Amino acid sequence: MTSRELATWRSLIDTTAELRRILGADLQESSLSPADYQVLLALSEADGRKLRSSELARTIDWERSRLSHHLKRMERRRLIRRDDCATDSRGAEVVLTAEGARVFRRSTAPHMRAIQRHFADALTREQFDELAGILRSLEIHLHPYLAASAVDGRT
Amino acid sequence: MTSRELATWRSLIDTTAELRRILGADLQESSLSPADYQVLLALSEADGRKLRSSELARTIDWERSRLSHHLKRMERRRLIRRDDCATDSRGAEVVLTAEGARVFRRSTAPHMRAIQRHFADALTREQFDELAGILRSLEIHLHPYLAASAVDGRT
DNA sequence: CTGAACTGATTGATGCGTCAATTATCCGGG
DNA sequence: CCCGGATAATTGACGCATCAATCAGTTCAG
Repeated sequence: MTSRELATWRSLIDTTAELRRILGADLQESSLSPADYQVLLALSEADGRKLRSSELARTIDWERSRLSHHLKRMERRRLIRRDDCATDSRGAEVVLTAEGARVFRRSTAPHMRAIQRHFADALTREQFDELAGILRSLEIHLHPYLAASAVDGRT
Repeated sequence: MTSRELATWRSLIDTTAELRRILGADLQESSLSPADYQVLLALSEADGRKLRSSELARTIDWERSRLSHHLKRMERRRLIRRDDCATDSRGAEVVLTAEGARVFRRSTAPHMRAIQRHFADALTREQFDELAGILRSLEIHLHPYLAASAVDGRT
């Protein structure tokens, strides 16, 4: 690996960290963390605005215990609720509350604008295409089978 | 912003998170966190293997309090030491211990190999160039003045 | 000199993420 | 029926990150 490649690696890590930081701070004006946003997004797109906890974990690709801890915090803030599951008494149904839906709805437009402003505005159409290709290469490299089948729509 | 651009954004965030996760796990086999590594790298490159705490913070671009907390943990593990500063009794000198140097030295080669394997190997030379350009555009967009002057060597 | 503003650094509280262990329930072979 | 292994989800401990508050020492105007 050349030192230029290493520098590109460091720049990738640092720049994406900075972007996450900025977007996170921005999101916080809706009193949401990036993690909250992911959960609320998945729930608001789900049928009946509720998901089994394990389905939610799969959807957003989180470890179960991370999700469990996070849901506890979100439940405390009344953004979600956990109901017992009718068909499996081990399970929990995570339900988006009215309050959660409201907070999420208010946060989306500013969040999209922030992504636009801090990220999308920086790149040309051509750079977007290049970046998409690069990310696809990385994903295939990290998950050979998954990434390949995802593109074929076979997942 | 098109939905394709948004997908690229999500992919950027997710893929870099995955890379950080993998590289972090890898580094952990040397019982170091990525944060430890950054600190040890900066110290081992510093004159006399020591830095004033505020210099260190500047070097790795951390908030002071984050550094302070982290140094406390690293000191507990004997990776660094904090001496009183001779010229300013408010200040602290962060010194790399022999143990810290040893652990760091052992970690570098495996860490570089991991970056090679999980990141560099995935991309063609051309993609590297594209990525470098993309990151540069993002940096300029985020820090117009800083990024421009850094390239001129005027920093 | 002296005290007010500034700077270097730390602390405490809280949220987040991971790992290992645990609890409770389900299900299928005997 | 019932028991052993799998599955759903949670917990506790710990490291890490951020924010606001704090403490100690320096500096400089008057």
